[in-house]
Amino acid sequence: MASSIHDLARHLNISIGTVSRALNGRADVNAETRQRVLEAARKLNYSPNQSGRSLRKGATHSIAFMLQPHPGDQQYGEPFFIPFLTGLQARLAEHDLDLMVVMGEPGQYQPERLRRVVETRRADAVVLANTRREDDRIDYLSKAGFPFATLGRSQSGGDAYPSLDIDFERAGEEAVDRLVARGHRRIAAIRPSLDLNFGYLFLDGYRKALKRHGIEIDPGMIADGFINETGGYQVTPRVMLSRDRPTAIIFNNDAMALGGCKALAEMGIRPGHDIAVIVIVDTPLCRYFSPALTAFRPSLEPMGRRLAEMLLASLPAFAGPEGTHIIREVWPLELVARESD
Amino acid sequence: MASSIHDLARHLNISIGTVSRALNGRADVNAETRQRVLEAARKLNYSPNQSGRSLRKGATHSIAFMLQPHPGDQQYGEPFFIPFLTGLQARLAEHDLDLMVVMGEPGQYQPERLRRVVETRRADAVVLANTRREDDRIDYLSKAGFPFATLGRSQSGGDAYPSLDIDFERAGEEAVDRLVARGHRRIAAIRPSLDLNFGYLFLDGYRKALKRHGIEIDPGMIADGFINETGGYQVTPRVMLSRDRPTAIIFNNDAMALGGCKALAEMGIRPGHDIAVIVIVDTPLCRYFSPALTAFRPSLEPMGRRLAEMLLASLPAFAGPEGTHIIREVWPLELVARESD
DNA sequence: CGTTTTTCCGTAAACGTTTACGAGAACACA
DNA sequence: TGTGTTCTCGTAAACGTTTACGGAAAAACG
Repeated sequence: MASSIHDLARHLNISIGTVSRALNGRADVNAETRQRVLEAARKLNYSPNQSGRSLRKGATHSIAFMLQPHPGDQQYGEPFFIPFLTGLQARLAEHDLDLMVVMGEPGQYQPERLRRVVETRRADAVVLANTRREDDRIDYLSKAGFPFATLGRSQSGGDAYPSLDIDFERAGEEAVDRLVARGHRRIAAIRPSLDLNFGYLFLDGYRKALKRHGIEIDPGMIADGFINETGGYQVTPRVMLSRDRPTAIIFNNDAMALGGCKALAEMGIRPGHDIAVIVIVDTPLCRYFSPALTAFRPSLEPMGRRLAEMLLASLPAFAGPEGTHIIREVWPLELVARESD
Repeated sequence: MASSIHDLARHLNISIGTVSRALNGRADVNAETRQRVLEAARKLNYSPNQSGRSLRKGATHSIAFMLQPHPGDQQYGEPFFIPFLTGLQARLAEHDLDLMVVMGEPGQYQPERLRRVVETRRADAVVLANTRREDDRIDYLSKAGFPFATLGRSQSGGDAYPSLDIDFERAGEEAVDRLVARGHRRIAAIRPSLDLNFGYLFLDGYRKALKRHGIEIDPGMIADGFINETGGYQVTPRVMLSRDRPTAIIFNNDAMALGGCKALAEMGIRPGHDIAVIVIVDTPLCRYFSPALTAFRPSLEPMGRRLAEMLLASLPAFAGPEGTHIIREVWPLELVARESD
């Protein structure tokens, strides 16, 4: 079944060295010989054994992606990642790289699962998502000198690694701007209580915009909750029961928004009528919720492709002749106006 | 950084053969020697190089999962797969197996992407999802003699491989039963037009139940559409405009149900009031749609774990002493009654 | 003490590649 | 013809493991 480079050599009556050189497009092989080798390879259905190649080259030709489930996210995960993975994998495949998925312990942002990948050298680099402000995984990878890139920024590890993030700060600003323009002055912000970095960025933008509009920042308008429906459901009333009720809420997460809307419904408050609601990251849930939720939408699949490029540019084995370079980018979100604000 | 088995041997002044045997728990090594080796391994932070081991053993210790995007599914993928993957990966990790993700060309159910994995021996086995009734990928893998398991059944490849499926037939029946019990006699069925196997199973169950209730099967009550919102939106009116309007619709897919409900809304027909709606596979979208859609829910994470077990049981390298065996299972769905029926 | 068995370990080959090195042949140049 | 250059290829080592084989030492047995 599996034909090796030896089979080719025997079949053609030449040495394996020549076969290998012919296959790898090296210069020091006769044009006619190369032709014969390529034909034989096709005829014998040869393709190089990955393990052999990896061993010799010291590279596995595969990239690991760490998928970090939130706790209490049992039934369905974030739809966020499928299109991102599609893009990531597509670009990696162009460079003959495989994608490995390593899943974290739900809610545990620890490098344990990563350790295996790094120590047994199962991947050449790692892509991290769901970055926290202080991220043990980033610390671990930097210290280990293992190449990686992140979807999302962090305060860990400096800026010595490629990262691609969404501009949550700007989205927070724009959300406030939009609400202020529509006459709102009491605007609440609800975000996840985890150390997830985007929660900080969002709040920065929110605060900045309020300040710009001369609106005093009321701590009672800001609440953190568990990053799922339950969290939104629990924390939204806290904001609504403050002395001076908000007339608008910005949710930093779709699941929390859904839970929050449920709480609002139970209080007889209708989004889009009695209160304005904006969600920072759009998902299909926002589109199909009733009322449909106004939200900021990322372009996930292009982001996946781009992050792959950025990672590759940082790897000596794939960087162009100009050498490696660390790229960090922040992409804007696109507002999708619907019915809730 | 990377300490090899040679480093250990040198450090302990013994041969690499002994080190390897000690590490792999073979019998012919002195207890005290083994102790010393294990300690040194820990001290030198040794872990075996995966490529070297793979090459020698002829096994990669990784399993590939083929994620097959639907066409026109750009923005968000099926949330279905994340929890399934979580379970799959969890069980595989217990056996020190990695999970590789290979994505198909959107909508193209062809073995091209698989070929690379098989031919370069990047994985020891493959897990397929989204099985079609006639599935080229299954044909290819069987013919190649490459081990695989499927999430979902198919008519291809006989039953020589492990498969785990959801009981769509029974769900179709139960949906009809439930609707009949509530007085419905005109029940429509809407399913994807692709060759996806579950569409057939669902329809079998639907027909069977109608027959059992003595209800004549009206071809005008059955419609196929593209497997996304647009498809549901386009095809639902076809069913509603038939001579004798249905009083209930069963959707075989959540996205199609959402599109269908949009079409219904535009016709002034309210699910839960003017028409009953049941969805066969539940997703968060069903829960948060308004009205919340009654749906049948699978237990994805356990299914992932189970399929991993079934696959492993079919592999000589992992089967117990009783030898390998092919397991095929069909799991029930759980009805989640909400507001739409 | 001699023989057999057991215990433990070293040796070396093998897995399938890639690549540094060197050598033979052909060719060019003087 | 002698020398240097270029083209092409074979040889063999190396990557890090695992494991079949054999042998030395120790233990068991008569």
